[in-house]
Amino acid sequence: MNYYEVSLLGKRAPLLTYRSVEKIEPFEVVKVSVQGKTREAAVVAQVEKPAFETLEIEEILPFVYHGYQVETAKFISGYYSVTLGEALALFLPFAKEPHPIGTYEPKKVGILLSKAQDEALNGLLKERSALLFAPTGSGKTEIYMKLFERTLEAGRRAIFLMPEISLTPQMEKRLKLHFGEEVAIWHSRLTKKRKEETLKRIRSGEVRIVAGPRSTLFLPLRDIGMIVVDEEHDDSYKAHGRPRYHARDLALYMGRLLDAGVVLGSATPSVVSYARQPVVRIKEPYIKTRKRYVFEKGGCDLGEEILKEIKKHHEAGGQALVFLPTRANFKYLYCDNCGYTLKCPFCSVGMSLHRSRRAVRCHYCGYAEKIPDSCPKCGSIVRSERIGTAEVVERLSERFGDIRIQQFDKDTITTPGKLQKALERFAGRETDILVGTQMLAKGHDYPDITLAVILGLDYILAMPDYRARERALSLFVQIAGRAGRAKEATVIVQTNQPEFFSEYINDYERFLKEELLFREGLYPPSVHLCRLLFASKEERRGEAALKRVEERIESFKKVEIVGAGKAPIEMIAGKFRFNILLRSQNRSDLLRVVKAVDDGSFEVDMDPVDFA
DNA sequence: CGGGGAGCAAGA
DNA sequence: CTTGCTCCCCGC
Repeated sequence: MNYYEVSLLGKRAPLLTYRSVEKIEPFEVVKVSVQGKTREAAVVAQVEKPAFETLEIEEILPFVYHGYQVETAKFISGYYSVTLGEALALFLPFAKEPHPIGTYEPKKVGILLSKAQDEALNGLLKERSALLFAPTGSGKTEIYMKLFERTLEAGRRAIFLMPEISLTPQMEKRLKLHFGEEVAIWHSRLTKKRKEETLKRIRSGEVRIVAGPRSTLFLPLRDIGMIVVDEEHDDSYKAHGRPRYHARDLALYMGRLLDAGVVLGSATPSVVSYARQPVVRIKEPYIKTRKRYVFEKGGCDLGEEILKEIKKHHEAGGQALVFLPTRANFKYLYCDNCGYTLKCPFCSVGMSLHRSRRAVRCHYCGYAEKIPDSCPKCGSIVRSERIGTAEVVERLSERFGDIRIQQFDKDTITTPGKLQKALERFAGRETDILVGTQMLAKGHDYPDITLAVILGLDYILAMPDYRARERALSLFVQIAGRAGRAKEATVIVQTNQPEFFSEYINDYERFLKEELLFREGLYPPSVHLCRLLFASKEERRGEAALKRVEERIESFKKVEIVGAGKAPIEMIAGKFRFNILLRSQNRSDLLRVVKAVDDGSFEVDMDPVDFA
């Protein structure tokens, strides 16, 4: 009889021991019974017959995790403090007996590069990993394609990561045009059938390039020779659930492990990547157009001046976009009389007004109720505060009856199909204005925008987050970059801190350098951060757990407690939240301390990007 | 993770 | 003393 330790996939459970008549190799996938239920698990190792009773492994599945997947999962398990089973569950294992496919010769595709692109390509090829720092419209995509072409010529495969919902129809088309059936598009929202088909093609080896969001990293692709992370500054590469991994960092880890090239691309690179990676720079876009920047004081209010500009621009037949960082009609309902703000009963955040749904809704837990017609405290009339996308759409429609507007945010663009339709209508000039949130900045290619209105950047600058400046400026540059791709354009920015934005308009690199100095010794990349998050229905319990852990950490000299106490959002979904922010000069010290004090009472968020 | 029992608070 | 709810432990 053989005995095996197995790790339950996706479960926070220790290794368990089962027996099997058959021999099983490490990291094959099996089915076992746990507390009367059948669960999938990965075999970790063969062990001696244990002292306790064991159950028989129910079934050996025809899947096995590849060595590089196991190595990466072990790294994830250690670095992000989760079980091996939780880390392995991110990956899709390989088929044990892949259906072989006939090798057709890799396609010859002619991609012509400009001199600047060619120089950049050569720069990238010299490094194992590098940052491609190049403005919007400088032809990063062609460089990626050339990298893929070379990878395929060398008989290897490539991963192309892009932020969530940024897979534009154009990008898909371009990839398919050049690489045909060798490309697969991966997306968590693919239908079940489509997913299975794609997976089959990947497992057979037919697919040589997979493009998609962060989960694309975990597909069963063999002989990986290149990983491209496009829009590498984008926060959607950081996962929110367990484990809270960062796909950009995992791409770099896997690149080293597999001896594959890694290219991080952005027009507004993260401060971290700029500091840590060799930089390959393209300074000018392919077609240089003039942009006129107009700064206007104000928070976020669609003032008369802005409306005038939009009218003028619309009458001249131009297409425009309006950015603001707020969804719904309004973020808050506020009583002028008694000062009461309508709050979610389960979260310590305001309820957003969604007039079209006839509801106020919490953006953290989803709780909704009907719109109050007066202040629940004193009965006075409530006022709406902080305008959102839906309200801007309504106001523009009211003001200019003939204007065709597309709302462009999480509430309206809920599927890739809707995204595609919205972009097609805009490209076909069936839409005059896009009004949206951060989603507008996600690398979509809008051909002919000649006016960009950017509102509410001050809210981002004011966030209690060491990356607030970086986020506000990159958003500004990204949105402004959507305008004026073909013709001269106007960018109107409403802010009370125009100096900050105007200072770096034409020199993002100077911002990066200054920000590095500013962060020295305080924030990444010069130090490492880890956030421990405590959540409990009972306030006292959460607080007690925090105090206990805080005291234990204090005995370690090499890790500094930056802050400990209530989280900025004190309650979410009825749970009181507390957090400890840790800082260390040294990554391994930080890991060691977190591991030493981990009593399971908190979530570990290594390299946090979200401080709410 | 997820089921079961401990432990505490509100109800009859 | 039941009922409800959360926490904590443990699984092979």
